[in-house]
Amino acid sequence: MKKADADRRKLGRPLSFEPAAVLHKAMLAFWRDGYESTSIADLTAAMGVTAPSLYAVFGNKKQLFLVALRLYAGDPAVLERWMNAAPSAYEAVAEMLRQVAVLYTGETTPPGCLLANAAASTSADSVEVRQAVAGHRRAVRDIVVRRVEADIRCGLLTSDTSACALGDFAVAVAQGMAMMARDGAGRPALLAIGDAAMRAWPATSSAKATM
Amino acid sequence: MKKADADRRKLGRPLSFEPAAVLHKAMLAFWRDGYESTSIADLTAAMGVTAPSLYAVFGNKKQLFLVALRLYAGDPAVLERWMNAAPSAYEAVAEMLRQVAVLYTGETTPPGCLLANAAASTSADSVEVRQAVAGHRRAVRDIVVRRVEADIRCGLLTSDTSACALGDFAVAVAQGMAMMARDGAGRPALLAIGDAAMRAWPATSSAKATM
DNA sequence: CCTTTTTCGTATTGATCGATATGAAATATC
DNA sequence: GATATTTCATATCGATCAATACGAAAAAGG
Repeated sequence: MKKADADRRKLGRPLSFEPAAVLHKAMLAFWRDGYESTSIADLTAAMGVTAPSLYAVFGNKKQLFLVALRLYAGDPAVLERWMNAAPSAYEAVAEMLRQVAVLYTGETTPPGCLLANAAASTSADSVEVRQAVAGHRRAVRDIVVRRVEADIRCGLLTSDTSACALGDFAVAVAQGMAMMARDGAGRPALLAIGDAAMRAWPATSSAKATM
Repeated sequence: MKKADADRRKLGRPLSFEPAAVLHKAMLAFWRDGYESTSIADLTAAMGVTAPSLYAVFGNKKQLFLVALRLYAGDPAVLERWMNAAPSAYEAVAEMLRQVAVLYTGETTPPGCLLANAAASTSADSVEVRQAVAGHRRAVRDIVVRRVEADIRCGLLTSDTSACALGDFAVAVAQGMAMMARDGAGRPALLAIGDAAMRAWPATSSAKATM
């Protein structure tokens, strides 16, 4: 019954906080200390919400993290459209590395990457967290791979280019940059890492000369 | 009193375990689950040693981790001598990346890198752990930087080469590889990342190359 | 054998973990 | 205003955290 659901939502005492706003604060807390090291007490303090409210709205700590992860990572489809709109895979990855260098050294956000800082252990309780984090890295990798394959198809890159290796490489560099940022590396150092990494990119194919 | 110290060591009930052996097992436990997610119960189970013995021999959890970290990382001076013995910074870093690719995908060791998996939070309790981990990454970076600078001095690399950028880049790639390994990437994938990274290395200076 | 010294296993400490029980407070419907 | 429904704040749950107290056990020196 849709009507009953809609009505129920308006019934009773209203929420005293904005779920989207407190979720954003929870994301920042996880970003700073990772999944397991961020306690419920840390979260309630950061969100300005009591524990019962947290559990009523977000379920439990694991579900809250998974939602915060989606908020941090955004929609992979958006990233894919953005990369496909770039003039080449090289330009797409170079700009992506520049943007993550900025993201990992924001003045109002914790240093590093929420994915890299999550680092859930091998315990059975946090297996879903690990899979979700790994899944997002994998999603970004696959998007880069497909973007490189598109360059190969249209002749911008030679057919002997390893799309998988470039996808793995791009994600590895990004996550390595995150770790350096967590160690205290500044934005210029991270941008220099990205620039250095892009020198590994294969040269644009001179299709006309070899044909 | 040296004699008194030596005598005291032989007095009383002897240790029922080999400190070096149980330290190695503790290192593997930290390698697998990081610093904060590895509980004392996990450690005693992995080491086959009761909690009181653990504290008597190693002090506390933090000190045990710091010793395990030194066991894992080895002596930086050894790494520096090894890199200086290589024919070039390129060869040194390429081989280093190959070796860490193997290390991060060992069959008898946890996937990834103990440094990357440590991921201590920002809590005051684990600030020393974070500094120690970051310090070792910094030490490796500095060694790479000095090896590149040596190549520049002897003319193998041009003087406009950014040694700092290459040092940061090498460590970032290694740590990024560790994260991919933790996500399940295999040894061939990691070796391919290292190969891809080395294509970013600046060309050997033509002055020496013509010899 | 007896004392001294050190390590052993068992049991437990206070603190903190994630997660709730409980009833008062606040809103919509009637 | 009375009732139904939902959220609020307080207090607390059992489990687990890192770290120890305690006395028995095992060696060496006398």
